Amino acid sequence: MRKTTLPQQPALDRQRIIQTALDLIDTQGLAGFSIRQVAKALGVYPTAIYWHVPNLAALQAAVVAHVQHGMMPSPDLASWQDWLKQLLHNFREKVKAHPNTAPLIGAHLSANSEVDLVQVEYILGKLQEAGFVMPALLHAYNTVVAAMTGFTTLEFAAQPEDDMENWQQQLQHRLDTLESGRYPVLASLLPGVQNQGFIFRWDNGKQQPMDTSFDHYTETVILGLEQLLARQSTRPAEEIKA
Amino acid sequence: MRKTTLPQQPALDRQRIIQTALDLIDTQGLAGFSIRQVAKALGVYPTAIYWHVPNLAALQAAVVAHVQHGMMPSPDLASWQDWLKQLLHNFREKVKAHPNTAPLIGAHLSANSEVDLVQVEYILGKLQEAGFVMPALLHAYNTVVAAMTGFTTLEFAAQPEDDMENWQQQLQHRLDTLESGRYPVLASLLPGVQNQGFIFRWDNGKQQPMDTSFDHYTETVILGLEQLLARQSTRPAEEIKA
DNA sequence: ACCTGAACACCGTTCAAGT
DNA sequence: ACCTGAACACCGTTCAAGT
Repeated sequence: MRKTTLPQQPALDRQRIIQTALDLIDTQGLAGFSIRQVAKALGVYPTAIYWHVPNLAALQAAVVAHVQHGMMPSPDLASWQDWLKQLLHNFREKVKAHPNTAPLIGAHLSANSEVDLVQVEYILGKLQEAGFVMPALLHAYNTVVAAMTGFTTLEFAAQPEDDMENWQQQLQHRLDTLESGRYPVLASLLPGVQNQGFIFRWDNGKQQPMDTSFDHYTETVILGLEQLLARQSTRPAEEIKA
Repeated sequence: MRKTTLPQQPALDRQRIIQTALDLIDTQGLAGFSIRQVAKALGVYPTAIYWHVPNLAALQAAVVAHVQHGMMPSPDLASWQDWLKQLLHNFREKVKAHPNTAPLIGAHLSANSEVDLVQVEYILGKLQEAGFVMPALLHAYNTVVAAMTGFTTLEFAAQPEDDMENWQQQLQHRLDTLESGRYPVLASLLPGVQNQGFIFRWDNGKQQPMDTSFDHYTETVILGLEQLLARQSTRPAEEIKA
């Protein structure tokens, strides 16, 4: 009440920029997203962004972190197996909500904030709780993070955008006319697996989610970790690397 | 010998363009690679490239395919487990030879040539040989492809390039001064795990390869597949998805 | 068939200037 | 402190023109 005019509150802040960036990525795709487009959407000059964000890479990293926020499972889940399964599924759900961010994840999965280190701590903690001890604990941790990101980023990775319909038809036609001499297995499985497997699918995970394959994938990783753990307990550590 | 002047042979062809692109990516990084830079290196106008390659995305896809060429293991390896292990390791070695291509892999792992479908056929064949039957065969295939790309692309993914030394020091300092109250596990494991785990490492796989973790990762996936296979043989297929 | 050359509509980022 | 405004050195791609 000191003055009759309220202090001019800033038009921009970091949060609004991140949110606008994510909206653009969601609606226009990654190609339609740029510092300049974000500025345009916010009604400011492109260079205004740089007061709040150091550069494009930092903005992309912030978007990735924002998308993945809140994916940690409740710490009091029954077993470490259930907890890990939940983690992998939560990660996928977060990315599924913003599939166009998938290509950014690999490059920007680093600890840029305290929040990221908390997640590291949780995962390490659960694996230690499961019984992993160093150095297997470190390797199990890396396995979990790689498993968490691996399937999902590939599933939602962008397909060739330009001559989409063309490329799609070409692949489909090539599969339809597969020589069962050269491709006996693939030919015998079609059309049961059409558009459902990496490399030979033509739809992205956005249009054609791979839910059941993902379930099997998480199951595979967790069963594998169980086995490694059992070995670790019954044998000296040295034998494992062989 | 019909004419005294040889027919003017084209200055450019697709292979030379792909090779030049890869050289640029290797030496200058992904940021230093562009259609225009490739043209410059070849001594032609930027638009000359478009006679041989439809667009940037297609060139990137061609580079990815070129890097991964020849990664299929010999089909007569003893066990399917050894074959898969070899496949995952071969993939990693190929990418390791050209680590800057890592960010391109996710977006361009599609069947753009007959060669790609041959690889699909081999993987499906080995898994069928192992005993997987549909629909588990499809899911095992997707698991293998995701596992093949997951760890490696993350391992060699680029870190923040701009304020590298700054960011690196910040992370290192944050780890050095970790409150063991909030981060009990992580704090207790340092410095044994420093710079060796995803998210909290500051060096890229180029400088700091994660060989041992990768070995454990492949082991995990293969053990998991073995377990799923055992279940498939002893139970009706329906129970697996639960 | 294959490349030149000009042109268009974009980029990220720096830096000085305004308020 | 926060934004405007001009400027720089780039992009991918289209299209007409040359040979």
